[in-house]
Amino acid sequence: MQSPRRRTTVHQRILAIVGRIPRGKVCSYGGVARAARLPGAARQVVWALHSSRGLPWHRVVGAKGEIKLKGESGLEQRLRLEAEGVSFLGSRVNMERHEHTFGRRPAARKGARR
DNA sequence: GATATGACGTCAT
DNA sequence: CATGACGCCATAT
Repeated sequence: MQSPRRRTTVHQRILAIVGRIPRGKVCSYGGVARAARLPGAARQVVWALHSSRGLPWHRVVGAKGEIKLKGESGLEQRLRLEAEGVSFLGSRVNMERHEHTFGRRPAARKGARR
């Protein structure tokens, strides 16, 4: 290893984080990335999910609660979330209600009123 | 080391 | 609000 600092791969860290998303909650790719201490590395979350399994991958959505998967996979994700009690606003997850922030402050959104 | 890939994020128009 | 362009970062080849 050229960088002994990285005792664990980013994958493993991301996977561990995704695995901590509580049932009935969701998190954005960027949110997971931040929780993994890799701000801006939302794409690595995607990468990690690709090579992972057995994780609540369906709890990871776009920053606005939008399901980014296309085709039947996206449909399945939505069904799984609804089965967990996640509410939707149109075609998006109600982030105000279900976004998991890992203890961090959720991004203040306009219109966000308790 | 360079190039390609990936279920993104954010800003500008 | 929809679309396009660019940025972002780690992994695969």
